Amino acid sequence: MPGDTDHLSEIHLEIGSRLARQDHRYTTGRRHLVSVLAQAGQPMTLPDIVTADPDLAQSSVYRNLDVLVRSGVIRRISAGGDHTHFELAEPLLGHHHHLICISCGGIEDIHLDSEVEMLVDQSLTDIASRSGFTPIHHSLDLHGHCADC
Amino acid sequence: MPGDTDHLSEIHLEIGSRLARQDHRYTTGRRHLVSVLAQAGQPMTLPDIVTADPDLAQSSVYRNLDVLVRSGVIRRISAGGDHTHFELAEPLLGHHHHLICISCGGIEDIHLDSEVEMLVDQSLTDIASRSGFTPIHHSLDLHGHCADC
DNA sequence: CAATATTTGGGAATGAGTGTCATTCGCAAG
DNA sequence: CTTGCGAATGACACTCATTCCCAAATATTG
Ligand SMILES: [Mn+2]
Ligand SMILES: [Mn+2]
Ligand SMILES: [Zn+2]
Ligand SMILES: [Zn+2]
Repeated sequence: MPGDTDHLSEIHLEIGSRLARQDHRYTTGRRHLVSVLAQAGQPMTLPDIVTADPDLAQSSVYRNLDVLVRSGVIRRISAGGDHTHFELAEPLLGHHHHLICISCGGIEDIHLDSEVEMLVDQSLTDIASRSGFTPIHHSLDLHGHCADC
Repeated sequence: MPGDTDHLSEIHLEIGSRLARQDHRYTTGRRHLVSVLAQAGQPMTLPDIVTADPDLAQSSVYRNLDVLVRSGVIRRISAGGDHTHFELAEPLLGHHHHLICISCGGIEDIHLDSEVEMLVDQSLTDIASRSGFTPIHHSLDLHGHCADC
């Protein structure tokens, strides 16, 4: 896959500067964690992550996921299974949504037509303003059974 | 509020027959649980439920929520807070979506224009069929800060 | 009123996620 | 290249939402 290495370096650069801006260090452990998530290309649970890179310590991964979520670099996804899923945040991956398999718990990224996307966003903005609600982001998931289940 | 009593009886009737169909009993505890959820008019957590009706035993509420979810009468909502939320299922409440407050964890029901709703559903159906995914239902949430936070 | 199957509820157990703290690391200044 | 110091690490203890367990209570059938 040509281009992959470059893309990963770009991601590391971007994340490094975001962390620096908040007086956090971009350590080897954090870099490895980000690499695992970037290479997976789909949301991962903690077991997924430490399986992919067994050198990572569970407690450090949990702590670093938290740091990176608070830095806006990683996004937390609560899909209802035993484990929370994590993926790179939208500034890095772009806005998108998910197919969630209610059998195996797997999650896959999907992209809506921008026309539909804008309509949804407009509708939600209208509704929110009517309730005095301040919107931050929306989530749209399709729940069902994946091809394997 | 005229009509409320009737509406609640209808709900109990409907749920009773659904449970009977699956060889479950509609006991007093289950009836009380359903009444609490029906009267709240918004998704509730377990603490919300046992606070609203302190006669309900925690372990029984958890068990009955599970039975009722499996019977298609109650819907489980994983919003990312400490506690899972529960509400009456869509056959009883109608299809709708949620405003989720990331400060206090509160959830409020919202309804989209049916035009937008149909577009979203069509888009998701198309995407799903392309991946061999079998859709069951979608969820669309707006995350942000509620009027109180 | 049995006989039988389901449900209840108090408390124990489970396990995902968080907190602790002594040790290690990363960075900047000299 | 050292040294100094705040940030980060990782093994392990701990928390607490949820599930499990099982003897007692309750509903259903006849
Ligand atoms: Mn969207
Ligand atoms: Mn919808
Ligand atoms: Zn699956
Ligand atoms: Zn709020």
